[in-house]
Amino acid sequence: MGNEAQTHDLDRMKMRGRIMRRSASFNVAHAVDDLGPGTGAQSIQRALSLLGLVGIISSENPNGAPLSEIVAISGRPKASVHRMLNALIAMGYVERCEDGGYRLGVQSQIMGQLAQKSADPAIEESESSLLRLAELTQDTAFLTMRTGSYSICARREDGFGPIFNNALAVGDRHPLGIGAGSLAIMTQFSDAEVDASFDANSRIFADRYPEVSVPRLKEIIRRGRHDGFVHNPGLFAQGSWAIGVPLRVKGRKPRAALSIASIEERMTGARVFELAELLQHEARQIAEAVNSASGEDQT
Amino acid sequence: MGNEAQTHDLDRMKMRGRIMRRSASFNVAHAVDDLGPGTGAQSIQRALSLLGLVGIISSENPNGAPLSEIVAISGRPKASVHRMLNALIAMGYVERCEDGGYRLGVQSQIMGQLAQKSADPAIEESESSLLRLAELTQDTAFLTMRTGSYSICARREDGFGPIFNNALAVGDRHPLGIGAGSLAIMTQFSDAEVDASFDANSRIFADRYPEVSVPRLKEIIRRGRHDGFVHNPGLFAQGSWAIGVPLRVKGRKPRAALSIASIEERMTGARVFELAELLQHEARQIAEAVNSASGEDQT
DNA sequence: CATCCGCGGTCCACATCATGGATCCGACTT
DNA sequence: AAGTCGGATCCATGATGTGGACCGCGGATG
Repeated sequence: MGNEAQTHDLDRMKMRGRIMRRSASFNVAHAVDDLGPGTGAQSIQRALSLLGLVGIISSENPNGAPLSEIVAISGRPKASVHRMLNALIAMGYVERCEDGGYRLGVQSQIMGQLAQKSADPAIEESESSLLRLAELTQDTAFLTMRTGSYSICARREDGFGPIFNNALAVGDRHPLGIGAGSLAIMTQFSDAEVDASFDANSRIFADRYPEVSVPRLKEIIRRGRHDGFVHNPGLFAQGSWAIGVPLRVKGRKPRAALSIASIEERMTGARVFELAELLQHEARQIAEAVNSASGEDQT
Repeated sequence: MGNEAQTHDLDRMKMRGRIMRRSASFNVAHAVDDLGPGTGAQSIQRALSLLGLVGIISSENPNGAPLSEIVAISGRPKASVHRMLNALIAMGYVERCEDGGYRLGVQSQIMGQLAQKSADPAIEESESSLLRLAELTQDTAFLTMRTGSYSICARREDGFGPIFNNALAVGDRHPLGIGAGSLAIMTQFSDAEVDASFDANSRIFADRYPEVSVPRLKEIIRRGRHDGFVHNPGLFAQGSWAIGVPLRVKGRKPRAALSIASIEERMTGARVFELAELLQHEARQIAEAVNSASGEDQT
């Protein structure tokens, strides 16, 4: 249960060309089936996965996501996808543009507004920092946030150089431990929490990231605790190296991290420390901004 | 099918005190069960209703929505609500704050961001206009948007006077025709479309708004087409009068509207025309802004 | 012009999956 | 200690979502 997606590998192969350009959707499609059956909420999870997929695809393609593409990437039968999309449309979370493509709807926008009031302000505050980082380093800067035992790419700003890194797009979900930002967050955990997190996701690691060595990750976390930043030497995606620092805010539990990703040549030697320095500086800025902001808006 | 909520009226009575303060949630709870069974997507709709509910409640209550309240308002059994919320949490759309309350999660924020790229820019552009309107009139200004045969309150700004109108909150959904903004949108329809819309929602009107006369609404729409604005003399909520104007943007089909609501005394005589004037002015501003914006961001 | 193919949409028998009443547990109040 | 309230869990039941197969269209192709 969970490898049913394999039966659709052929379909996916056919459109590999398209997917290469957008590993984002690919990742999302593969971060879908957590929380196995028996929990009584599979349809919800599938539907929300679709919603995320629509969001990502349509944010790249100006006139919406065609059904066929959603079907191919999600790996679910066309009829099911169609039915779910209709449900999402009925609820206003998805709309169809004139040309028939699917895109996010008004309700999604509204949810976003509501979410910004109640959820973590780090996403807001991080914007200028990410822009600065992307500008200064000419690489790609990310804000990663934790949710439960997962981490999500919450924001991303590209530098102006040739774009090297498209291994992670806004909205991508990976289990905690996958990605420099994710690892940076985990440096804030206790050893017990780290172990618990990896244990919780052990099956997903085995299924989805068989090439990743958990002990290796734990080692990186340990070193990160000491150094104040983590360094991922291309462990997760071919040629995608990255540095991440945690974002500490007051006494809050759920955490965030900033990271920068680039190719190997730009992620070695002295530059590692320069980048770490930059990241830490911005992380402090954001933390302060969040602190003062949350002090005011008690309305 | 659809009146099952009635069995929970007693529960609701108990917390009427709380609900009075927040008719928003009330409205949402009642805009839930559209698209009857047989469509194969009830669980999705229910789950998304919950999501909206969490959004609205938690946007008002700083430390999240307690399960019991969500249960009471949604009118669904506790176990079901609990299970669905867990699914939403697993997907990152909902989070729990320290005190145990439910609030919107990181994914919801991200969806919002993605949505703003692909969906209607009117919501963005309207902000300053709504602020001006609220400031100038000291009443409450709304942006209403259409989705399918529904209209949604997409934005709301309160004036500084004593707050008279809490009949409509951000995120509230009503069938097209309920509310001044909604009616303003319908002035852009052809007669056939107006009829079709009311027909599509006829059962919902009968169930949920038995006191509303559809012919009366059609009359208001007709007059609105002539005047360029619609005037709702407290038809939907006791003492809540309103004026709305449609928002025309280029050749787009889905539409939006601006409206102002207040008490009867402030919605009669010459002031009606002053307000209509103001609204039309802002509507034009927004339309222009949207036009020029959509011209640029073709990336 | 006939044909094929990709794409979006629909149907419906089947069994998986969500359902919700009952129950339990811990925290807080009287 | 007994009572109350909010949250979490269990599990038999059938309503509900599922997805393979089919349809119709429009645009390329030979």
